[in-house]
Amino acid sequence: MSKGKNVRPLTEPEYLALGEFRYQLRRFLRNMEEATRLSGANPQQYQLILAIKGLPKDMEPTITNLAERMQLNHNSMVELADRCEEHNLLRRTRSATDRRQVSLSITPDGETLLRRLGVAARQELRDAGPTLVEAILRLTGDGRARYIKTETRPRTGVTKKSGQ
Amino acid sequence: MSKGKNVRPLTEPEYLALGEFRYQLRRFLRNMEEATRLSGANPQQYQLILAIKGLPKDMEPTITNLAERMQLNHNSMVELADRCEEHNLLRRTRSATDRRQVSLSITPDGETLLRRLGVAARQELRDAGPTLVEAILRLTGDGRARYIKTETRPRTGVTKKSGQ
DNA sequence: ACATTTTATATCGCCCCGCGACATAATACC
DNA sequence: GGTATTATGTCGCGGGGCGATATAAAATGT
Repeated sequence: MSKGKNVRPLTEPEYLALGEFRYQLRRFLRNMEEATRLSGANPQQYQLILAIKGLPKDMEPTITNLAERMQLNHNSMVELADRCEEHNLLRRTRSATDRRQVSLSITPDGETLLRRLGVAARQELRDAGPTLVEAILRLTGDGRARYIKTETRPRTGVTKKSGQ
Repeated sequence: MSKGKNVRPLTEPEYLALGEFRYQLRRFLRNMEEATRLSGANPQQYQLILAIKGLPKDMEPTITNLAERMQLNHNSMVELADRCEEHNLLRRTRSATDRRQVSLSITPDGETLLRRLGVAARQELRDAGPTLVEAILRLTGDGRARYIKTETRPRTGVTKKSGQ
């Protein structure tokens, strides 16, 4: 299944779309990281809390499951959970039914963080979303890719960490 | 402009959408990293080459511009360019008009890498794209968010680095 | 014209964090 | 009940991003 025939190389506009996609992605991620830090939290730690909150209801908030959701090795997940616990965003509870498993639950501090940054994320997504969707549609083809008006310029100012 | 009135906290489904968005994003990024490594290249280095290729035509491929596109500090960008140059993906050329600036150009090896991974990226985007778009629409509201049929389960198997 | 400021790139040491390798306890399997 | 498997935890290493600092070229001011 590798290098079959249906592998037409990307066209110039497609490279532009892919580049723009990655760029907007990075902007979104960076802005969220900054917002997180402004809320006095570590970005990765917030991501874990969000991963717990946003975990499908039929999935248990265990180390292994969350490692998969965070796309981390299980040991990295353990360490991240450690840090979150130190910062009072998280609590560990050993499962009663299977005492190997550990269930992660969000503390009130964690919930507060979630509320603040959830709003920020929605706003950031309102900004970057259209361009992201546009780029995805351009690349995944389906011919008609004319949903949202783009705005491809770097949107000068606000280059990164605002500083002030 | 902070904490105005229009900051309704996220609802439960919105947290799920946001969680799913981040999850799919991580999967996409991870899969591309793995594909990159399988092509014998470093993920960040590929990203830089792509950033050059996908740079808007009215923007020059200079260290500063690419640093912004990669959302890196300029010194990190210099170092990344160093590594790319060592791996023959890149060449530096000092600008004739402004001898402070350095222009980065892609080598044949870099172009080869681009072709291979461009196809991979398109494919990954065909997989993750719909779920991403769905989540974005759910969060950025606009009411009707019923474009694509979702498939929210983890798609078992292929958990991460396949290993072989 | 030359001093000052600004811009563009480069260098270096530090530190965070993810990973591989290994360890341990609980459960499953037969 | 002994072995294999699963879930979590520990530790040292290393890559890479960053802050601080440096240097050269261009811009600016008087």
